[in-house]
Amino acid sequence: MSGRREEILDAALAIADERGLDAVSMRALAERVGVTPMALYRHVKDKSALLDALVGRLLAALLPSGARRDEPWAERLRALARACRQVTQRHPWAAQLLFSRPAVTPDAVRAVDIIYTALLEAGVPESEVPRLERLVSTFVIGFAASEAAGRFAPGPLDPRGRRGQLPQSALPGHSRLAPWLDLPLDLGAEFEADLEDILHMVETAARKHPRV
Amino acid sequence: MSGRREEILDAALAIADERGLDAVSMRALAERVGVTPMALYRHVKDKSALLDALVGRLLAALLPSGARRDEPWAERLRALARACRQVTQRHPWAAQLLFSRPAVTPDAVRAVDIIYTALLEAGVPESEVPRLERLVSTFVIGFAASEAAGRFAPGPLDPRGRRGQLPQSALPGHSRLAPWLDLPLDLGAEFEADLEDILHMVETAARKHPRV
DNA sequence: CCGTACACGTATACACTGTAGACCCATGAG
DNA sequence: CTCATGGGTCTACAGTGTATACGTGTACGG
Repeated sequence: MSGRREEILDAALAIADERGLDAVSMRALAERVGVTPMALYRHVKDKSALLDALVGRLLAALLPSGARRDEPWAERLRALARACRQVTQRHPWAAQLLFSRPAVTPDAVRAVDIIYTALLEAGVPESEVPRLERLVSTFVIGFAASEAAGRFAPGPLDPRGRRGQLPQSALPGHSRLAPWLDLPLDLGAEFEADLEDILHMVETAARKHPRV
Repeated sequence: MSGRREEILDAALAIADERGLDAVSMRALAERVGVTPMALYRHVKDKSALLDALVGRLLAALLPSGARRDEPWAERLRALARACRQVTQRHPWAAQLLFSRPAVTPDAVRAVDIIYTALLEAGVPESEVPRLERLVSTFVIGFAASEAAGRFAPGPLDPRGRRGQLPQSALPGHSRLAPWLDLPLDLGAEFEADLEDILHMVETAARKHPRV
C-alpha cells in the first residue's frame, strides 16, 4: 500500500508551506521526492487530484476538534471553526482550494456531519439544518480565505490613502467612520465576535420553530 | 486616451465568459485583439494587473444597484448582495478573484461605502460597523464563490452515494436528515433566506447598543 | 528453475504559459 | 529636418502539465 503516495503528499505540503502553492509544480515535487516528474503519475492521477488529496489531508487534521461529543453544541462549532481558521493560517495556500470542490472526501463529509449534529442539538428544525450548515461553513471558510488571501489586509494603500482616491463627499460612510477605520484590526478578536453573532443567529433560528 | 485598453479588457472578458478564466492567456487575448502578444504590455502592466482591471470593471457594473439612496437600508443591502451574486453567476470565473485582493480600486471602495452607510442608517454603533461590513461582504462573496465554484453542487457523487462511503453510524446527522438532503436545492431561495437571517443579525446588533 | 506479468521509474517530446529585450516605424513637435 | 515617443513586431527563455514509449527489478505460477 505504497507509503510512496504519502511521501509525495508530504513533500507537496512541505513545498507549499515553504514557497507557496504556485511552487508546487510536478517537476519541483519530483525533484524533492528524488524521482523523475513522470514517476509521480504512477501514484497520483493528476495535478488537480494531487491538490484534492492535499486538502483532504488538511481536513482530516481539522476533524478531531469538533468531535468531542461531551461538550455543548456551541462549543463544538466554535472549536471546529477555530480549527479551520488555524489551518488556513498555517497553510495560507489551502484557503482558495477549500472553495473549489464540494465535500466529497470521507473526512469532509464527516466535518459536515459534525455541523449537522451540532445544529440539530441546538434545536434547529430539520428542514433548516442543511441551509444553516452551508451558511455557517460558507462564512467560516470565507473568513479564513479572506484572511489568507489578504482581503482584510491594508493592501498597497493604507486606509487614509485609499479614501483619498475619491472626494470625501463620495464616501460619506468612510468619512464618518474615519476614527475607527484607522485603528489596527485584531482579526482574532473579530473572528470570535463574528462567531458569537452567527451562533446567536442559530439560536434564534432554533427558537423560531420551537420543535424538539 | 487609448480606447485600446478598453478594447483589450472587453476581449479578455469575452474570452473568460466563453471558455473560462484559464483560457485568458496573453497569446489568446492578443490574437483576439488582432495583435502580437507583446503589444498588450503597452496597455497593461502585467497579467495580474489585467485581472485586477477585469474585476474592477465588474465591480463598477455592480455599483448602481446599492446606490439608490431613497430606498430603506435593508433593501439597498439586498440589492447590492443580489447584484454581486448575479455578477458571479454571469461570470463564474470572477468569484475566485474577488477573494484575492482587498478593496483598493475606487469602485470597490465605493461599494464598501454603500454598506457602511446602510449599516449606519440601520443604527449599528460606529465601532461595530467595520466588522459587520466585513462579515456581510465575506458571506455574500463566499456564497457567490461557492456557488460559482460548485461547492454547493452535488459533485461526482449524489448525496446518497456520498453518505455510502462511510458506515451510517459514523454520520448520525446525515442519516437523520436524509429526507431533506435528497431534495433538490434552490440556491436562489436559499440566498434570500440567508440574507434575511443576516439582516436580522444586523438589526439585533443595532438594538444591542441603542445609540442614534 | 523459467517465463511472465506487473509495479515502478525514466527519457523524450509536445503544446502550452508569461514576459524580457531588441528592433521598427509612423506621427507630431521644435 | 531632426528627434522623441507611443504603439507594434520578432525572437528567445525559462517555466508548466502530461502523453507516449521504453526500461527494469521483483514476485509468482507452472
